[in-house]
Amino acid sequence: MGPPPHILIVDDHAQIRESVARFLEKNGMRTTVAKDAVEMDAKLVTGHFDLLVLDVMMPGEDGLSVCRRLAPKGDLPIIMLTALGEETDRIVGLEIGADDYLAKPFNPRELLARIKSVLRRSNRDEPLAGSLAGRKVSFAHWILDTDRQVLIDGSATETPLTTSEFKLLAVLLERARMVLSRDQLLDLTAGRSAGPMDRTIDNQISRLRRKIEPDVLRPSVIKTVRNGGYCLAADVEDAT
Amino acid sequence: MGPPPHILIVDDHAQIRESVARFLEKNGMRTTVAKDAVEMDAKLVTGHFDLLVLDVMMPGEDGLSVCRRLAPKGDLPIIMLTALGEETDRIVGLEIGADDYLAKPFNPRELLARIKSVLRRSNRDEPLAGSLAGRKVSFAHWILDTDRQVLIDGSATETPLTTSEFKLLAVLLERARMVLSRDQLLDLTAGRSAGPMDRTIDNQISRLRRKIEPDVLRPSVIKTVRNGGYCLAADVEDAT
DNA sequence: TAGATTTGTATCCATGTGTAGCAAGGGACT
DNA sequence: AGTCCCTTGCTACACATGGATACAAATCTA
Repeated sequence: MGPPPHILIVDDHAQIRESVARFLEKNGMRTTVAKDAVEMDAKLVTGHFDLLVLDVMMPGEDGLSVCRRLAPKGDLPIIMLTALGEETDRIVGLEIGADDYLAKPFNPRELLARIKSVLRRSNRDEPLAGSLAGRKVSFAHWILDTDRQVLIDGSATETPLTTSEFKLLAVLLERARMVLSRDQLLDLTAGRSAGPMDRTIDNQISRLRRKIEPDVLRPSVIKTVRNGGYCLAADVEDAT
Repeated sequence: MGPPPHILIVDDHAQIRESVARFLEKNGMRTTVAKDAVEMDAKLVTGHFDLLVLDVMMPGEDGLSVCRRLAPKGDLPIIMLTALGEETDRIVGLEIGADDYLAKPFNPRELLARIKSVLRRSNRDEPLAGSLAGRKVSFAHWILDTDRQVLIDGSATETPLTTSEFKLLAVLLERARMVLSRDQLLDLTAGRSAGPMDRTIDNQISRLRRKIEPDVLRPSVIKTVRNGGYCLAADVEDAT
């Protein structure tokens, strides 16, 4: 089941920090603690973490602010700890992008359950994110060399891809047969969200099709889903 | 941003069902209700849902059992509603695979926030062709290539289908010989519910028939069920 | 920094899709 | 059987969506 998850705990009360850390360690996790946002930032730079347990009420930069700052990146799940009864805070926390929250005082077992739940969820898409890295995969009548960003056909002819073409293709391959909206594609490839009248993805699909479709007029590899987005319609397998 | 999410609410108390449904509808979601596990199963077959709100305490099969049954499939996020104070239930719920839970009585706004949070996580990418994805199936005198969205007849002639024609056909094929109402078809193909005087499905059926019926004047593949809907009247089998 | 390549934006055009309106068909009633 | 009414089929049309081209901005490379 892989290496144990590494949890970063940020709380200004030493006692809470330590007891939570001890409890999680006892249940098979690695933990690191920080007493405020500044210390947290330092730890984040130098280490890799799978989840952040974050107290809302802290001296200095508070939890909500930290959450607003980190959540959009989307690479670190966050569980917020709120003071009892501040219901607004809880809802705001979720709306800001926290993955879950817990009201203090809380049952450590419940925190553990929530951590596991969040990890289970976020693990679902993590391994896909860069799963193609360093591999060669085959689909339709192509082989994609992800190291060199080139497509190779049956007669060993190589077709180079530009960075964005490659990124787009990789994202589609990772989610083969799934319908992805332009928004999702833009988010996954460029990390930004679409403005109104944004035809960027249409254009990139068009360029990509020119390179990979046997018959550009009748696309068979990348299907258009009207009002939905695009979809890679082929099996993806490891290639030598 | 696509069609509004469709939430299925399962609770034996009519009042809770209805008030939750009304609140969610007011906030831009589609809702359907069921009073127990049996009714829920029926709805799940004939409709498409993005999230399940599930009461733990129910007559008949209870929420935990339902959750254990559905969660492993992983294609439908679940939020459980637990009675107040049954802390064990909550934790068990998460461990069983629910995506979140809420203790009754709860603030509707909080349920809404959690629903949005769960939906955001499980960014619902769905295969274009449902369970038919990537397969070739034969019915009547046709073979449908779900990858390329084309119909192939005995003489290997190909008939391309548009996105909506394809989706409609796929939905019918997946439920061959079942009578599906216009409402259900609209839900399954477009994820929306029919307005008054909505003839969209009639029209799409008409267009689809033009392509697949040997004799359009006497449809034999897609039957009309007066006051009922439509029904695919053929066996569906895997094809090479 | 100059030139080349890549990427985003504006625009035109073909096609797909929902709606309206009318014709046809089927059932229920007299 | 004849008539009414509801349901369904079909055509036409308006409009939104997506494909493609051309061009401008940005980025990379030498």
